[in-house]
Amino acid sequence: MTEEAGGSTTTSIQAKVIAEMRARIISGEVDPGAPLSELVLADEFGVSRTPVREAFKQLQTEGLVEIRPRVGTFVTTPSRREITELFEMKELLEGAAARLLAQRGRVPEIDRLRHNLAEADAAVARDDREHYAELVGEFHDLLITGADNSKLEAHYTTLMNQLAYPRLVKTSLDQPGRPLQSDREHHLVLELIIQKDGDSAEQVMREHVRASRRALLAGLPAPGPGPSTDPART
Amino acid sequence: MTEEAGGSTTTSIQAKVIAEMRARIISGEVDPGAPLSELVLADEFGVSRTPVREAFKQLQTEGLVEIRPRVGTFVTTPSRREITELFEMKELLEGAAARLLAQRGRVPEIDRLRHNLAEADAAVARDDREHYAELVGEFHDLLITGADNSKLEAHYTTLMNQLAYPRLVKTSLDQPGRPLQSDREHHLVLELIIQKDGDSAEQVMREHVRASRRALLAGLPAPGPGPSTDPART
DNA sequence: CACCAATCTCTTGCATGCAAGGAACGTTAG
DNA sequence: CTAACGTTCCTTGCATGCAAGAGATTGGTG
Repeated sequence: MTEEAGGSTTTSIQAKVIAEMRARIISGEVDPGAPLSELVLADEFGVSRTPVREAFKQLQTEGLVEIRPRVGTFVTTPSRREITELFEMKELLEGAAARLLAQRGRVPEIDRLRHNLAEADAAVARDDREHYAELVGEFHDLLITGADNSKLEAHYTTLMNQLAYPRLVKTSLDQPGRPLQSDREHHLVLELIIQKDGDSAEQVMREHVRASRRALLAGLPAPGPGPSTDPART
Repeated sequence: MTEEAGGSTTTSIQAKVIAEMRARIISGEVDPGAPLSELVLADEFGVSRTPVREAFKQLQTEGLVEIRPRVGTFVTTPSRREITELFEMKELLEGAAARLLAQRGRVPEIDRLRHNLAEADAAVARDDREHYAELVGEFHDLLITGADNSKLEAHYTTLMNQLAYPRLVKTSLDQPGRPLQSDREHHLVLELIIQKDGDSAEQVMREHVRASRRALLAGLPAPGPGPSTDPART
């Protein structure tokens, strides 16, 4: 769930390039808007331009980079508007996942969610935001997986990649009181799922996503939508 | 909306190949499971293997073809299960679009939807299924566009491409009484949207999608999920 | 001093060559 | 006749070469 969005069936070198580049982008190792040179990366990976080029092509389809013909390839910089849209989609998909999971009844994912929340409670109790952030990611992933719809899962992964979510979670959890609130909301959602109340589960889950989005935006100072000409990391 | 799913910013030849191949696949001009040779297509388009290859890469990410390394590229054959999943997503996205559109209030798309339904009524009245099928597609597209969320639109387009929807619509409309029923449901949805009743609009829209899916599956004889080794069109 | 223009370099787009890996076929042994 | 094996052909994966376009830099001019 964490990596591999599309369907990279390729066995070798190209897959590595794609995975590595994707990781760098969503982790924020390369800055949004930064140019990505085929040649430089090819040298770095010790391969020719071709696989790098094909990797770019795929990452473009995934929405992680933008290829401007004859100009260069750049890490995409989601505009404020796009971030809103992405969260709208996140809300939609996660809400649906909660409902679908509730409909499925007793499946292994339920237990794993329970276990996840137990750990999360402990992490919140000792104010371990680092670990809690991981657990939050796992919770949402489990929810999606539990919906048992591969298409939903694929679209969701693409979405999260575009949001570079791992970076964002921490920001939102730095809001005072947010971890505790978040943890409570997770509990409520799981409870409703176990009760097979799909409608409520979806509703609460959507509200949860909105709350997390608010917490996130409150923690973001400058949007920085401008396509920075910053030549960092060339 | 009909073509261009990902973000093919490329200016020239490669974009043509992608568009053409996509059109052929969703129109059913090439059979599902059929092999696609880089060399053959390169010859046909009068270009080298490279752009064809890159086009394949993108189409793979879109879920239209499957590249088996060192073996070949094949038109994807959605399994019965995948079709179910795709419809689940369709229901989800179109339902959400209806709700979002209702929330937006009076926008140009509303009028275009009205006009579309007027034409649709006429088409149904004279039993012009061909034209009605087109109008149905337009109705759904307008709905999505009206939601004013580019991410939703992008995901929706990908979805429809994977379903090769244009082919399917006609099948479902061949069910007796389905066009009339479909038209009525469209009217109801639009009515609810105009009344700004987002919740109901979403609910009815989702029911409509389910109904259309039922009509479709009733008209499909054999699933044929097997990855046919049929070497047609080599 | 400001502005315009020509050039010059760096970028990607495409063509092509070579090699590695499968799959299918024909062959041969049991 | 069947089954296992070896070979051949066909497929894509990757490397590289060349050309065209865009952008930045620099020189010239008003």
